[in-house]
Amino acid sequence: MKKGERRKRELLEIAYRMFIARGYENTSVDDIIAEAGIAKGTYYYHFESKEQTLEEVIGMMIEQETEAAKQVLQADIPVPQKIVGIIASLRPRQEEQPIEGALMRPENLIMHSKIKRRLIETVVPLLSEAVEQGIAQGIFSCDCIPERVRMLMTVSSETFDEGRFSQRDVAVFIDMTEKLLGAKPGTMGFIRELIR
Amino acid sequence: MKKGERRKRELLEIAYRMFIARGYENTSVDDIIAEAGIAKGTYYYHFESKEQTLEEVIGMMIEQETEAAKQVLQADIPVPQKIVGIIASLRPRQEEQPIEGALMRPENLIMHSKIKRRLIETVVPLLSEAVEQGIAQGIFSCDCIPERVRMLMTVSSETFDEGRFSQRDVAVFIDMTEKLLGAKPGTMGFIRELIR
DNA sequence: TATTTTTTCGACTTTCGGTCGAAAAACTCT
DNA sequence: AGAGTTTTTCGACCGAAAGTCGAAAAAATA
Repeated sequence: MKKGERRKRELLEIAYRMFIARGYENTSVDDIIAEAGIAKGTYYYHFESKEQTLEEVIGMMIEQETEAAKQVLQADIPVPQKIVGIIASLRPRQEEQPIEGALMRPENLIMHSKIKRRLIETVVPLLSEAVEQGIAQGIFSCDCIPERVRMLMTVSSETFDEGRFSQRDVAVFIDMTEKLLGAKPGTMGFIRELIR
Repeated sequence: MKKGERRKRELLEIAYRMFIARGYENTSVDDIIAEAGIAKGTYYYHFESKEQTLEEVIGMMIEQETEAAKQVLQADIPVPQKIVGIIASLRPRQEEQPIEGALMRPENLIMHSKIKRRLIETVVPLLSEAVEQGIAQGIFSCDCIPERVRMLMTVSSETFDEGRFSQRDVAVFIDMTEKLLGAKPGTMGFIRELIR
C-alpha cells in the first residue's frame, strides 16, 4: 500500500514541470495524464482537484526554495550578507527551468500570486530572525520586525521579480531597507551586486 | 451606426456590476447575456473575449477611481493631506457594491491583481506630482520620486487591501512613508485616521 | 425602393474539470 | 494456495463554460 505515494510523487513532478514550463492555466489535466500515461480516474484518485495539485506543487517549490534560505541563516557570515543571501536564494533564478521567461507572464498570474504569498509567509520568520541577530549586534535598530520584513519582501518581489526594473529601483530599495531597519547608510549597499 | 456603442456600454455596465458582485471567475458569459437578454452571438459581436471584457471593465473602474484622485491633487490643502486623500480615494470603499466582502476574496485573484496593477500604473504619476509639490514646499526631501511612490503604493495595497492588518502595520507604514520621502517624523501621522 | 452595412440570433463545437461504477492489482489472513 | 479485502487503475460519460458561424433581421445609405 505504498505504490500510491510513488505515483503521486511522479504526477507531482510532472505537474511541476508542466506548470513551470507552460503555466498553470495552459496546462490541462488531460495534458498531465497524457504525459504520465495514465487514465483520468487515476489522476483524480490521487488529487482532489487541479487546484489542489497546484497547491501541492507550490508546496514543493517553497520547500525547495526555503532550503537554501535556511542554510544561509545558519551560516557564519555577516548579518547583512545573510539577509541579502536569503532574499537572493529565493528569487526565481533565470537560469532555471522557467524556459521562455515563463513564470511571471500574465497568463500565470494565479500561480505567481500564490507562490508569492506562500513564499512571503514562510520566509518572513527566517528573515526576521536574521534581523534580530543584526539588532543584537548593533547593526540594525528597529521595532516591529516581522512587519518591516514583510513589507520589504513585498516590495522586493513586486519590484524585482518581473525583470523590468531600473538601477534607481535598486537604489531606492537599498535606501528603504537601511531606513526601515535602522541601519547606517551604506550598510546594505552591496545589494546592488546581487540584484543586477 | 451607433446603436452598437449603446449596446456595448450596456453590456459593460452589466458585466461591471456582476464582476464586482460575484467575481470575474464566478460570472459566466451566459450569466451576462441572460441578464442583458441578448444572444451569445451579440455578445461576441461586441467583445473579442470574456477577458477583453474584463480589461474594459477595469478600465471603467480605474477611470472612475482616478477621477476623485485628480480632484484631490488640484485642491488647496496641505500636501500630506493630498497624498493621504489620493490613496484613500482609490482604496475600495467597503460601503460600495462589493456585497459580501467579494472583491478581494481568493476567487477573484485575477481581477484583483489586474486592478491593482493598473491602479498603480495610473496613480503613481498623480502621487508623484503631489510629492513634487511637497518637496517644493520643503516638507519632503528625496530623489527618485516615482520609484519611491510606486513602492509605497505597492506596500499599501498589498498590506491594507485585504482587511487583515494590525496597528503595527499602520505604524510601520507611516514610519516608512516619512523615511522614504524624507519627511520629518510625525508629518504623516494622521494616516492613522484614514486607514482602519 | 434597392442595396449595403451593422447588428442580432441561437444552434453547434470544443475544451476542460470532474464523476462513477466496475475491473484489475496488491495485500492480508487462514 | 485460495478467499476475501483494500488499494489502485481505467475510461466512458457528464455538465459547464467559452467561443464560432452562417443566416436572418434591422438600420443606414443611396
